[in-house]
Amino acid sequence: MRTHLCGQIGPAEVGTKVRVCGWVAKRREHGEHLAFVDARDHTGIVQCVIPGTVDVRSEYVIAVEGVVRPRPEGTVNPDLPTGEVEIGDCTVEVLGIAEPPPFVVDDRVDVDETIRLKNRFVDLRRPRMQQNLRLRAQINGALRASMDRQGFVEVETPLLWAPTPEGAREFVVPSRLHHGSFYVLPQSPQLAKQLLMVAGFDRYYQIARCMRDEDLRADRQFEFSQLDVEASFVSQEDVLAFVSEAVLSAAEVATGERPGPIPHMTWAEAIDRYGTDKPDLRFGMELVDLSAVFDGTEVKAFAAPCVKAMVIEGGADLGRSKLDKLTDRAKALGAKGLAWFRVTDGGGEGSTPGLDSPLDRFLSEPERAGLLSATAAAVGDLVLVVADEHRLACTVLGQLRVDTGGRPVSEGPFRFLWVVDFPMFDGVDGDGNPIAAHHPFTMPHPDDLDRLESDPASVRSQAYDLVLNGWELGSGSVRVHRGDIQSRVFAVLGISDDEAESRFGFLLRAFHFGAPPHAGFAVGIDRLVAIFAGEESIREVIAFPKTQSGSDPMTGAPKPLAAGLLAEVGLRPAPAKD
RNA sequence: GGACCUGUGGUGCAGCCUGGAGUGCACGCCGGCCUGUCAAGCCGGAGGUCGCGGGUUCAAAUCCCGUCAGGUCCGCCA
Repeated sequence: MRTHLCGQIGPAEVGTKVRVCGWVAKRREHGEHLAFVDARDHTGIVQCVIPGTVDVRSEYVIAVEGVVRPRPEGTVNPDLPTGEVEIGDCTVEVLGIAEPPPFVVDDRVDVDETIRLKNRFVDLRRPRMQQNLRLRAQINGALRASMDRQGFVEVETPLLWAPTPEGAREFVVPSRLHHGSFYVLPQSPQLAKQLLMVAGFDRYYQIARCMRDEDLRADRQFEFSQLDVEASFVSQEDVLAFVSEAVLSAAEVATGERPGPIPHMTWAEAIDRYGTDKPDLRFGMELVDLSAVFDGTEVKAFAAPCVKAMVIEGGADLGRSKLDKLTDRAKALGAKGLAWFRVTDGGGEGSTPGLDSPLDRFLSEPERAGLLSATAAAVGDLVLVVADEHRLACTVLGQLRVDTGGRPVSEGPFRFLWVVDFPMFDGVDGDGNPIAAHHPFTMPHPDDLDRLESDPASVRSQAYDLVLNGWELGSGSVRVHRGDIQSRVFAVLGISDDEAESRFGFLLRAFHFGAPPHAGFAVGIDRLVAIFAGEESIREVIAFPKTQSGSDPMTGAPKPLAAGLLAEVGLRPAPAKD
C-alpha cells in the first residue's frame, strides 16, 4: 500500500516515484493551480505538492503518490527533517475521512488532560506520545535482551491470584463458579516468583503487570509494569549486578550512551545526607548536622535530639510569605516548626557575616559562629533549620530540599543509585508489633540477626532500592529461605503460626520441599521510561492511563454492572446510600 | 479522609481581586479569493448553560456556600 514512510523521504529519494500513507497534518491551498498537503505518519511529515485543488481536510487518511524532487530555490524548510525535498505532481487518494479533531495534533499546544484522555486515540498521534510509547517498547526490548543474555528465563505468572493480605489494597475479582469467593489481582508476582525458585527456575524474569488499589499520583497508577527478577544461589551483590546491567543497557538504548557503574549508599547515609531514601544526586544542598553546635542550647526551639540544617544558596531574598509557606510545608510534613536565618554581610567592611532571623537574638555567639561555619553558608544564602528526632528532622528538610532545589525530570544527567541496608522494620502497628519495612520474607542482615528479638528497630535487612534522579525505581531483597529464621521474623512481626498458614501457607509448604537461597528485585518500568522521556508523569508513557480518581474518560470506566451480570458472579448491589 | 490549584464558543487564554449587556485575543471550523506555501496570506461568517446547584444583590463569569470533574500534594502505596 506504501513504498516509503513519510519521514524517510529525503534527497536520496529524488527522482523516485513514491507512495506514502498517513494523515493530513495540514493543507495549504493557493487557488485552482496549486495546493500543498502535509502528510504525517509516525516517522514525520512530508510536503506533497498538488497541481490543482484537493478535497481533503485535517486528519483525513490519505495515500499520496508522486515523484520526489528537490524543493525549488528558496523554498527549503529547515525546520522540517524532510524539508529539502517534496513529493511533486501528487495524486491523493482518500482512504478515510475525518471530522475536525477535538484539538490540534501537534506538540506545540498543551491541551487539558481530560480532553486528551477522552480522545486518547487522537492524542497518541502526536509526535511526543508516539516517541514516548516507542521509547517504552525499545526499553522493554533492551531489558528483555539483557535478561536473556544473562541467562534468565521469562515465565508468566497468574493474574488471578489468591487474596494474601499484604501491604497494598488488592483489586478483587468475584468467582462465577464459586459464589462468595474471590480472586485478587496481584500487587506483584512476589510469591509466585519465590515458588519458581523452589521449582528450580534459578534465574527468572518477567515484564509483569501489577495492580494496587491505592490512591493515584503522578508516578502511580492502579496498574503498572515491572521488570520482575528473582535468582537462586546468588548474593545481594549478584542481584545488584544483574539489575544494573539491565537498566544500564536500557539507558544506553534510550540515551545513546551507557552511564558508569551505579554507586551504592546505605539507607542511613541517604537519610542523614539527603533526608530521603531516594536521593536526587543531580544537585547538592546536602543536609548539615548542627546537633553539636546546639548541644545544651538555651534556644528552646533547638532543644531536641537532632538539629539539622540546609542551605538555600541565594535564598536570603525570599520574602516573608515564601518563608511562611516553607514553614507551613514543614509543619504539614510533621515538623514542629521551621527556623530560618538569612545570612547578611554583618554591616562593616570585612566583618563576619551576620544573621537575620527572629531567632537570632536568642543565639549565643558560639552558636552563631558554629551555624555559619558548619553550614558554610555565604552572604545572601538562607539557612533552614529543623530540630526534632533525627529521622523526622532529616526527612522534613529532605522534602524541602526537593521542593526548593528540585530539578525538572527532563534536566541533567541520569544519576542512578543503589540504596542498601534498609532497616528491617519501620514503625509499629496498632498492637505495638514492628512493621516490615519491605516484606516479611526479607532476610535480616547477618550481622544484626542476633538482635532480631531484643532490638528489632536496630536490625538492618538485606533489602535495597534502585533510585534514579530522586525517583524510586524499584526494590528488592534477599529472601528468607530457612524455616527457623522465617518463624522468628513472623514472631517479631506478630504474625501467628495460624495467620502465617492462612496467608502464605502454600509458600511455607513449598519451602519444606527444598528451598534454595534466593534474592530478587523489581524495576518500575513506567517510571524508568518517564525519566528517560523527560516526563513528569508516568501517564505520559502509558497508552491509556487512568485519572487521579481512577476513571478513564474515554471508556467511562469504572461503570455500574447490569444486575444480571452481578447475579451471575454471586453479587448483589449494595443498598443505595441515603 | 485532608490541603491547595484549575474549570469561560471546538482548542489555548484574558476578563474575576474592585459586580453593571457574553466583552476581547490567538488557533481551529464554515464560505470566498489566491501558482511556492509550510502553525501560509487576505476578506466574510458561524459557534457560549462562563462545569453544575443554591445564596447575596436592582444586577453575578465576577462575591458567598455546596457539589462535580481534572491536576499537585499529605495520608495511603509491606
